[in-house]
Amino acid sequence: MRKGRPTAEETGLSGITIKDVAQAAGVSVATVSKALRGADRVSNETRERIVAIAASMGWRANNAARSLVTKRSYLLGLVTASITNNFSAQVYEGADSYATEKGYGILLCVTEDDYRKERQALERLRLEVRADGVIAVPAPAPLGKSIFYDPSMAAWPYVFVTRHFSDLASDRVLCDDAKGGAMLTRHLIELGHRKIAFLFDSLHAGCSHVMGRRQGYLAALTEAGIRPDPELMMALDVNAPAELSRALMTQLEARGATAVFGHVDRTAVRVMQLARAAGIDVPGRLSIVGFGNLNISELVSPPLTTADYAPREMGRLAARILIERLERPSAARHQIVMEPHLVNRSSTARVRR
Amino acid sequence: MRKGRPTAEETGLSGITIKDVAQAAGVSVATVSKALRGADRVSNETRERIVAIAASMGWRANNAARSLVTKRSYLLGLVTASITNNFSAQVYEGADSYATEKGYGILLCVTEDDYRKERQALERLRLEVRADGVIAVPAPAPLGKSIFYDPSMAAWPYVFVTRHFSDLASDRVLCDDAKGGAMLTRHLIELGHRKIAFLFDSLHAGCSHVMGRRQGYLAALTEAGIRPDPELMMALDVNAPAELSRALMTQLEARGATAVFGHVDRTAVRVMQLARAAGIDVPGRLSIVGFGNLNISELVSPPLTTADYAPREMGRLAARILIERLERPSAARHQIVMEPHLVNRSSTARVRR
DNA sequence: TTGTATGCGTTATCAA
DNA sequence: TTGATAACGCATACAA
Repeated sequence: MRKGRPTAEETGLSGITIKDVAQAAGVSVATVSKALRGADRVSNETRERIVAIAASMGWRANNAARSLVTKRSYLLGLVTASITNNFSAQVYEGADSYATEKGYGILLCVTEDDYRKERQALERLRLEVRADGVIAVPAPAPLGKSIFYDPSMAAWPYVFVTRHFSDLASDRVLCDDAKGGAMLTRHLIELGHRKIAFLFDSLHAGCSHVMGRRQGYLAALTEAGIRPDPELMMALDVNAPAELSRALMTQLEARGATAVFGHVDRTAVRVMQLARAAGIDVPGRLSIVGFGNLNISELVSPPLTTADYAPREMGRLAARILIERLERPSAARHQIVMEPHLVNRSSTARVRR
Repeated sequence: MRKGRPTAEETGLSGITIKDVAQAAGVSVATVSKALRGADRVSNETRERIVAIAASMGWRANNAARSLVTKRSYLLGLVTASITNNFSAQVYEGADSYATEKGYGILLCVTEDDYRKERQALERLRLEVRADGVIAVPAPAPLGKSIFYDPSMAAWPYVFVTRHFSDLASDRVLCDDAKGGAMLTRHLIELGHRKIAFLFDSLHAGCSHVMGRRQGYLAALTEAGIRPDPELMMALDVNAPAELSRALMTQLEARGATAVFGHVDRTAVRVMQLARAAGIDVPGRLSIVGFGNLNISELVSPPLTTADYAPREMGRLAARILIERLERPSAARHQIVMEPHLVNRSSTARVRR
């Protein structure tokens, strides 16, 4: 850390305080403070005058000073695995748009879905930055290891997005994963498929969104009188070595799968790549669906059939719920569940006989 | 804004201050403060004792309080057009990884390449949040309208990434766009192409990265004895109406283009879509190159030939340069220019006779 | 309606 | 090496 106080010029700060404004207006700092926040207990006349003077002097509230006394930083955190994931990026943009309107800034923290990094980020956010609250896509963690189970988290506002821990009473903005999973599976069943594989990321196997989608998948199969085959529920990691992934494709064929449900678009696209490499036509011999409708989904060929659930909107809602909770801490919990809808593109086709 | 001071429980703050630590350790707050920052003027013995006590009590520095006196917020801004752009997202992750290591947080601000939003974001960051500095992908702006030309910006540290204003003396982390543009163009020339179109986004036509790439394109043509054809340098906006884009494809054919250089990958991919729609084989009848090597580039088919220039690394470097400047404000300017390298995939082929 | 005085948690100066 | 104390800029309780 640098020694000595930097001057205003060095730091580029404006250096104009309510004290300066008070002096210019010939009133006390208390009056200026009240006037500038549009509060009452100030005559309209002086308030307008002070506001005008402050504006002309270029005064802007110093967040740190204000924060010190109000205990509010006007800062929010958003912690997620990765922002290069187009989905999280859309959530961020939605949250950012609302937060900016309301005068909040968002600190984005990338966890790589590592619950230890997530813990560090959240502790910094809560204890040092003193963010007023946080929007979180929680990282998978061993039982009880997630920071969200810490008692210290209970009094700090947070909103789960996309994933959640069902035993934690918190605000949430989720997708109806079960419904989406069932919808996509039914779509495949209607095309005549009966051997439908469910492929998921092993890291996220226990996450609520994957479990929900699988549950929907199983429900749709059962409802159609198809007995779910455990051997058709397999892990596929996008970054796994090529041999491993190829082996999985072989298994898929051996087990007679004619369709694949990737728990997220990225997984579905990976399957598409593997199929192409193996000379398997999509959707001729293998139909593929994903979940999420990422930007990549309509760019790959064939364009991916998937479920869309408005991530940008979810981010906006999450920010709104969080900010509303800051104003009314004891309001009832919010749980918003977005309706996924089918985006029917060209990666699915009627099963071949 | 909510009235009344929230209690520590309400806000989830720890509430432990150096005063508490001082009391527990039986020393003054001044001594605690010194000890906790690892400064000298404290005996090793008491320092260690205080540090241990503080840790056991769960003390964490309150940024707002510290910030108020040090004039440093330990907050950085990153302003960019959009984070759903995979490139910016990678820049962010690189910057975030370094900033986190150094104890800084990053506020991400999305401008949509609108210089007015950019101005708002930067004013908030500088004057209210009092971010110590900012990493910026500057928005295109009418002459003199960019906030970066404001005198008030001069004393505030910022680093340009990807794009810059050449008449502004600032730290920069750029790509050698001219070199990359020439490299890609030469690649096409070596495949026998002579009618090579240069397609750019009209919004960014005047930006340094586009101008650099075009300059490289022109240089490579000239060097090969090909006279640049102004009619082959055209605007293509990714979100333009389909008719407009189709018209452009027709012009491309009319002018005999056998290859297209999209100034960014997204543009190249758009051309690929349009070509497919028009029944034009890529790369059989039309070769396409992009710039940037986004995640989408290897996912489209055919996979895109492009130039890679390590956005994550650029973000990391930008954060490092910025933080170093905070420690030594008068150090020499940094200008880092990344070397782009060719990623030769399958969207280019030898020209048909 | 306005002003005075105090405090927020930390750093930094200066005297002990 | 330590401690008392004055800032930092703002918000608020209370007095005027």
